[in-house]
Amino acid sequence: MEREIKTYVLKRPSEEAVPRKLSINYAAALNPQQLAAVTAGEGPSLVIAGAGSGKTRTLVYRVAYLIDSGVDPSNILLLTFTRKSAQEMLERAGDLIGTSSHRVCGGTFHSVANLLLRRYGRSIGIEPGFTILDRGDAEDLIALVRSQLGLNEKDKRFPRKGTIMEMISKSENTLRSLDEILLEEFSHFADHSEDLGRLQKAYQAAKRQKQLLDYDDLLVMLRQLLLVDESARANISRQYRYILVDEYQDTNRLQAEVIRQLATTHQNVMVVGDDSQSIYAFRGATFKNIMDFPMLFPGTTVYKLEENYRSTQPILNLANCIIEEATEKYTKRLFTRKIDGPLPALVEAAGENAQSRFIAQKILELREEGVPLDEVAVLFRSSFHSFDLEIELSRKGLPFIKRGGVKFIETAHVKDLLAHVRVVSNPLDTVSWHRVLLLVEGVGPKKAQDLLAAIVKAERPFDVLRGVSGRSGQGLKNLANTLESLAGSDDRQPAEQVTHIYEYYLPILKDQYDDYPKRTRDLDHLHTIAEGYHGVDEFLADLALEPPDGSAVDVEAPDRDDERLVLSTIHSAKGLEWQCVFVIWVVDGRFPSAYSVLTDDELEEERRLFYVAVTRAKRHLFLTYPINVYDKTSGMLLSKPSRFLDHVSSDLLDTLALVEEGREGDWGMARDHHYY
DNA sequence: TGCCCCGAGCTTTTT
DNA sequence: GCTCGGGGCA
Repeated sequence: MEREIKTYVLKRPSEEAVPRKLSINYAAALNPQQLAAVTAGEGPSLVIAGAGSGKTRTLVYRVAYLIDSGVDPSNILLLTFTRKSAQEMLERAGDLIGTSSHRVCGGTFHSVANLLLRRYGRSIGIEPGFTILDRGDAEDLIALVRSQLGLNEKDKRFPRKGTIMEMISKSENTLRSLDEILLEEFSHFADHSEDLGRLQKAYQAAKRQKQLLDYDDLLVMLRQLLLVDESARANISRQYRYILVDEYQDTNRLQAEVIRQLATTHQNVMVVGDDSQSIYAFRGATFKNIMDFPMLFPGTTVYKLEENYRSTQPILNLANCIIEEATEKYTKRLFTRKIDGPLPALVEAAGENAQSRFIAQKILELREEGVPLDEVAVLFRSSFHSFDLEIELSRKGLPFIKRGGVKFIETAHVKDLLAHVRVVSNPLDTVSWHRVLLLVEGVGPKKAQDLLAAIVKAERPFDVLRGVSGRSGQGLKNLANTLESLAGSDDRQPAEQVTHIYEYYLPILKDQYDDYPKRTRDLDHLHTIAEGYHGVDEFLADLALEPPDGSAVDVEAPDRDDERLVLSTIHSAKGLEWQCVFVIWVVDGRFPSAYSVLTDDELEEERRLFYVAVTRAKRHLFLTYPINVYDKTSGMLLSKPSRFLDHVSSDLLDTLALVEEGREGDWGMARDHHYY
């Protein structure tokens, strides 16, 4: 007879002998709503956190609370929008509860997917050494596949690689079919539906075969893994018993699905977000995710944080007024105890340069009044909107850093150098091979293709390169020698690899670009970054997942701790705050931009974007718009403030018009303007 | 086949 | 103003 075996659970030894009595006085540190969210019990919860309502604080305390009440830190998963914000939060939690918080797993969806796939991916055919394609690489592969299918010759109206990527990505992220996306958002390409379908399949096949994953694949494959591999899912779900998600309004359906899978065994999910700040629809995000959360997780408790700790009441009045017009949202109304403060100002400038000069001058003035430079930010809709201002600031000697826009990692020379590292790390990576080969003198697309075909088959790929005679012979030999010396010692440090490739690549760089001194500085910077890593795969993955922002400009600046003001796209300013915020180009046609006027949904998104911009300010807020700006795209003359201000009553805003010094008298028309 | 030049078309936000 | 792709020439 079989004996019944009972189990007795041995508790895991905890790192510190934490007394079960809580060590922090939560009630004193938090307001009642925050406290309720922080001390919530098991099960799904949704925290609707208005702008500036202490969302981060709440998450930080929640992490501390969980650890404080005996949860092992390694059982907590904190998903955030950037890895930096995860690190900062864990750092702050560490200040409260001790360094055990550093054992919490924190990062972006993509970085966590990267880790899990390298660990468990084998069961769905993903080798741990896979390479991550960034946007540009992915597009290059699409172009390659497209020409292999002969689709570019066929028809002139075939979409470009970037557009194709966008369509495929949208379909993956929203869990909808390519045809559906095509009909809804790219109807002018609908006739190519069949070819695009073929292309998508071929693109996917190419990635699988070469062990390449693009950004979307990281999530798609993680979902796949969780769906088909029971044991992996059980392991992962047991590992992460408490899941916290920040910025939930900017997740898409694919991510929501991943979370649901991760939480199947325990349902301990707390998501935090603000539907009014959802600004990533172009990436497939939908604020409906946050509206639908309670349906996806039955039994959800909803918490609302409405007290704002950031801004003064005049700024909130404007913000509330802007978002009031939004069509669909969880109703909430921000309030604050900071009653006093200057009215936000709406500033009309005669042109772009007048706008720039106003900002530079005002910043100097504010500094006199005691507002430090690093408490000032200038925000804009699109990266290029700040070009003129950047020149003006340099002229006035005002130091700044710019966030958003072209990353240094995306520049051609950096990509060139990295392609060599990648070829060594993953010889199947034909995208990088292609790039590497084209750099050799005398090699064009055709020869590169032929060589690639041979390389993939060959046992000793480098011999293939050595066997070539003719014009490109010598160049290919050099390449082979360089790569082979790197491949020979697998454990070479990334920094050494960079140095070695640099020697080989420098002549090519000089040959290709007149401005090569500037570009070598970027490569030096790359070397510095590489020094921080001890493994090549990790180095490459991190560069793709968390590209260092800032370009060569930053490297040049000698003093790190010099106070600098921030220029940023509104997207990159999410979650941040400053004493003084300027929003520039608040002119109809730029903001909302002329492209976004198309659909109601897009217009709504622009409105939320504007709301995000306004709510970054603590005390001073300036909205500036140049007039008489000719817009090439629409052929229109832009002169009217953003339509989002149409319904704002005039007593919520100070209205200023700029007047050139010495011509103050010319301004007869605008009686109720303040003069400058 | 590789490379250079010219014309067309578009032009945002990011992991 | 840029990139992308096509066409023509060496």
